[in-house]
Amino acid sequence: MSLPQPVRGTHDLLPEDFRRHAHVRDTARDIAARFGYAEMATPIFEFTEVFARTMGETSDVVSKEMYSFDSRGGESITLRPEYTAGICRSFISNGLQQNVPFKVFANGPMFRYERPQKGRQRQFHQIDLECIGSPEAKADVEVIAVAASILNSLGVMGSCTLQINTLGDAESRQAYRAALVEYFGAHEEQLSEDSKNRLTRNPLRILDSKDKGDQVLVKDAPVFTDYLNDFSTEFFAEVLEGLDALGISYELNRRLVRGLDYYTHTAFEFVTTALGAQGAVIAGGRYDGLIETLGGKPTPGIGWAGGIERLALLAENIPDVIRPIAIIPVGDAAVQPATKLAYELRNQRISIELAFKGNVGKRMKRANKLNARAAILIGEDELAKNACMLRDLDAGTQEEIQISDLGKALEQLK
RNA sequence: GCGGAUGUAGCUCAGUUGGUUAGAGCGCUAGACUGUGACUCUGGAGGUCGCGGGUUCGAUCCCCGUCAUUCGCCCCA
Repeated sequence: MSLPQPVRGTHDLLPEDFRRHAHVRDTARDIAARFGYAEMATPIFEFTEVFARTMGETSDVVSKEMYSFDSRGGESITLRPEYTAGICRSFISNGLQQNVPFKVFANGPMFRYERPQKGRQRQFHQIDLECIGSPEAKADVEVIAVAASILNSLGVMGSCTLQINTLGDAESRQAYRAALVEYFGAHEEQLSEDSKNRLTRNPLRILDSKDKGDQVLVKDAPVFTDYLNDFSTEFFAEVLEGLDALGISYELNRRLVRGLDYYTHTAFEFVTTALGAQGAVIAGGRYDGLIETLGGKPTPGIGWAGGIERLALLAENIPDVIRPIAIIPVGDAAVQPATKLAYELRNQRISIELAFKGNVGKRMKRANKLNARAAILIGEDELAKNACMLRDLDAGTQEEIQISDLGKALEQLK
């Protein structure tokens, strides 16, 4: 087939797909609003350094997955691979430090040059929640609660578990990282190829290796809890208490490590086994050093992102399409009056189907295919009486009624 | 980026151990039914068998390449 194809890893959202997509987005937006998170948006691209500096030069996303290009002005521009960095940049650009806590919801397309798989695309969409300026553990709890509430509402909580861990503050994390590098460095020859790379890029990841040889070494590796300072330990305990108090169940996963450099303290993922290797549906954590990295005043933050496509694959209870009422003119003389009636009813917020052509049989078939609730037939006979034939397509019954009574009659059809 | 599988009509799939015009169901469309849908019946349209090259008298089938999808790894939403 030489038909034009979409670029690899991109997909069209046809109406049927879009309905699921929109349901996920709208559900998230509504729930976020209830928790006090207002919607905002930032540009789809940023200066490359916004992502490079915050996510870490050695992270996979920055080192091999960014869609970067030089603008005509010679600046390096990157299509956003995630939302957090852009929102934090916006927080700084707009001088919003007096608006804390800055609680926002956002959604939109993201771009990562990865090998496509089910639930993994090069252009995909995320919902995103950020709470900037709150150092309190209560913020962590709230942010996670929003996510839990959304997953519940989408009907996917049953197939998800919340995994949670702490990465500690910068001091704790650096101490632990150094200890791991020392330990694994001494056994470098026994490490898998992947883990040799991890040693310099993100040694914490070695703990999560699926390689059997690595796992043997991991058994005797330094334990994170030994390196957490008191503050970090207490902070995490407070987060867990908060979740307990809300009845949000979680699984402590000491090997949960996020791939981006900016995370501190709380890290969490809502994971499912229903999507193969792509288990994370909503994931995030605290990023207390990020805004400073971008050149802002030290400001704590916590947030998460969720993959809309992944959630759409799992979501239940997608609302049905609105059932229209079909208006069917009978005979040429009825076409204009029918069109006018359709216009008036549509202006009264009623969903009307009016075909451009076809005899009564064709139009009835079309009405049926569109799952119309009822059909309004208007011919010369009815026109003369200011009436119409209202046919209940579910019951298969019909009756002649005055056009002036149509509004009421349609109300009752619901 | 690495390894495996797959690619025939709009959709789901048959098929040919290489041989004249490549099939089914669903869908679409026309009619039976020129003021009445869902059921039924009868026609019709739609495919250079993913794309390119090779082997062969001959390829949708065999070989190579390529593109896309998919599963796993890496990583992530």
